[in-house]
Amino acid sequence: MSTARATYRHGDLRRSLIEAGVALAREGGPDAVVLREATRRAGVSPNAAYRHFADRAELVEAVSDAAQGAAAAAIEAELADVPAASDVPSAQERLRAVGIGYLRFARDEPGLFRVAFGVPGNLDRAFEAEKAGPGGSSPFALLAGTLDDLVRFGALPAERRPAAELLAWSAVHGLAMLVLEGPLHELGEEIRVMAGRRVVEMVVRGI
Amino acid sequence: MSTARATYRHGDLRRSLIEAGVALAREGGPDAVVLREATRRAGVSPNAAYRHFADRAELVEAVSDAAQGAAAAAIEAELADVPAASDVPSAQERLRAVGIGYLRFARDEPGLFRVAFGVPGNLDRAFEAEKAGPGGSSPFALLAGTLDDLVRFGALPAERRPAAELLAWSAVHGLAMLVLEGPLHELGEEIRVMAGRRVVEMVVRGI
DNA sequence: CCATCATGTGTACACTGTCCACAATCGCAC
DNA sequence: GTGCGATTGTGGACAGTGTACACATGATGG
Repeated sequence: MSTARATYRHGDLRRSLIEAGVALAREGGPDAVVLREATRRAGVSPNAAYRHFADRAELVEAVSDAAQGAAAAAIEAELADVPAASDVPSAQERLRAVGIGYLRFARDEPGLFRVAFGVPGNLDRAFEAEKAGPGGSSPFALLAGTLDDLVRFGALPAERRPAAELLAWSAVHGLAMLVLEGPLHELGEEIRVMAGRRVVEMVVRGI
Repeated sequence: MSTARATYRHGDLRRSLIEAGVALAREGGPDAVVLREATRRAGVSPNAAYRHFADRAELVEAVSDAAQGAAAAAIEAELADVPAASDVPSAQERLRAVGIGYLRFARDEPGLFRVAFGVPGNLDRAFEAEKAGPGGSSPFALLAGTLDDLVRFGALPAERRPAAELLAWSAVHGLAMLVLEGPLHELGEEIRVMAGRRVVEMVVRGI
């Protein structure tokens, strides 16, 4: 943390920098992840960061991974409330839970959300461990799992399964971004909750 | 443009700065709209900008308005290809056109798109004239119009009309953002087109 | 014709990311 | 142990940014 260290070596500077970056992102989104400020909070000179990250973008990427882990935790928490029965209604309910959890995370942690899902990455890395929550799955993996269930229980025709992640994710992500930093910024709380519910219903109905 | 002016006064500096800002945004999105660079391109000292904008954010906002105008033009172009008949199928076709036009703009002008729809604004201003395309309507207004048609022709129950903009917009905007600067960055062209079509279908079916 | 006011200039400051040369320390071969 | 090489952190520097303050210029209305 911010304890002025006695030793020349820091111990685990990389982790400290990521933690400081997460704290910054929490308060101001991706742009607030300032390399110099992170080193300051880690009690270290600015250049020390370059021993662990090639440049600022790489630090932000690591922070983004951590933020995706937090998002996964929020989704897992929402999923925990719905019984894991092996039938269509409960599979649909789990899909709703994933969407609601995603939106809840966006509302509760807007800064983290933006750094998690508003920073260029690639699809190949969507499943990797750095982005996982406590349960070991990344947000993308959680969504994919519920869609697989929908297919297994016959609620989603197999030929519509490919790229179905994109549909579900797009709808929910779009609402979150529009509300967080887009033209819907000043929407009232109750309208946002209502819109969230209806977007999720649109996905369940239209996927 | 970049012609070194002879006179002390500039003439229409505000407009020049916005145009320079649009050019910058086109190449690099919102972060590329650099106040000093805009003044440089306008052939003027950095501080001159402060006679027309309170700060950088205000310049970016003006650039965003202009970019939304360009988006409206793209949507209008897409709408122009579908006959304006007064029946359900053609109203649905117009809704598709709005979505496809939006996605096309995102693909053709990613920088402008991000400055248009990734910058905090508010819903109150969504319809105002600065954001309008050649046809005089803002992107939001174009969408609202097609949704009104859907209600008029009986394809959308009136009780589902409120906030239906949010549903349609969210789905399409989400896909665009995920592909442009989110985790779906490296998706292939054909997958993106396919995903676009399917998202639009999901909206038509699920709204 | 001159005063006023809008508009553009110059200088300055704090802040950022990043480069370079140097210093301290850890860990391993002998 | 001892010395040495690789890691990791430091210090100083530079270009670039947004923006504040005082000043210069020139168009305009009395």
